[in-house]
Amino acid sequence: MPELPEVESVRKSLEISLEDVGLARIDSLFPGVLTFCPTLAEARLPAKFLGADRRGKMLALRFQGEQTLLVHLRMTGRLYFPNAEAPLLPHTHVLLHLDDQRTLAFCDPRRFGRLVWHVGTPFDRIPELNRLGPDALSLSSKVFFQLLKPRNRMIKPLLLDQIVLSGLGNIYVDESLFRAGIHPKQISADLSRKRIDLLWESVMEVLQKAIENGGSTIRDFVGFSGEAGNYQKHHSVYGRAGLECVKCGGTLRRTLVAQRGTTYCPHCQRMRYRRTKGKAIRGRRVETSP
DNA sequence: TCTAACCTGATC
DNA sequence: GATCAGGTTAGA
Repeated sequence: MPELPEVESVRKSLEISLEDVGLARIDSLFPGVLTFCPTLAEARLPAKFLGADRRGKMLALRFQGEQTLLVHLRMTGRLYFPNAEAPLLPHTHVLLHLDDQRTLAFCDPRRFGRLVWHVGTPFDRIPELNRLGPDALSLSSKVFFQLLKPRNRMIKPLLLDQIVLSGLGNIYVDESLFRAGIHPKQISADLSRKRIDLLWESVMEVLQKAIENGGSTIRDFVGFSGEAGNYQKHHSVYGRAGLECVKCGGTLRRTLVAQRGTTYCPHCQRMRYRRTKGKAIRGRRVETSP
């Protein structure tokens, strides 16, 4: 299930393998997966590849003629180069024919993934990109604090909200919260500056480590050339419910937070409460120093 | 804030 | 044969 590190790994590979290539033709094999904005007739092909960008989990391939292909892999989407040895995979829905005889294919068994071909929209005015919050990887601790502090929401769903902050999914939110020692149901506004800074550091470390390891492979994700990621070996909590906490040796617990499967350590990630004029809010306990 | 919907494949 | 997995959106 691709999150920021997995998408970044795909982006890097594409930037290299599409260098100096042109896109000649697009074939849609299944309706609804690829859409055109405004229409297919407006597409200006062939078009030279200019570069691959990413915002959160959204991949943006830029082409000549003010054209951009947005790719969201969602849960099971995958880009690959079919060839004589490895023909089209089942559930291949879109083919991008390049001018060097290669084809870049998009397959997605569950068909959650989406591709949008934008024509004539300046890159910085693409609505799907602009509606996303700042990218989780290129965000200062100050901005991170400003995003979290005023919100009266549980921290896990807040971090998963792509409008607030883009790139984090279930795996990396659980990992980051564990590393920072924060309970997934902790109300964001109740977190101290110190703890939000610690969470920011945790997010950075977790994402960078994951990128270095080529992402996590749980069920579906394979890198661009079909290789599996390695980061799942470093997971402290995700997929480890019932196992020993690597910090305290206690048992990791699985629960639902905002309808999402959540694994955490009840001992290392305790709820903390805000102090106002010496009193705990609504009878809650007072925050202990981090 | 919550639920359902979108989907298939893996697993129980 | 039922359940679960999870990113995102729409709608209550």
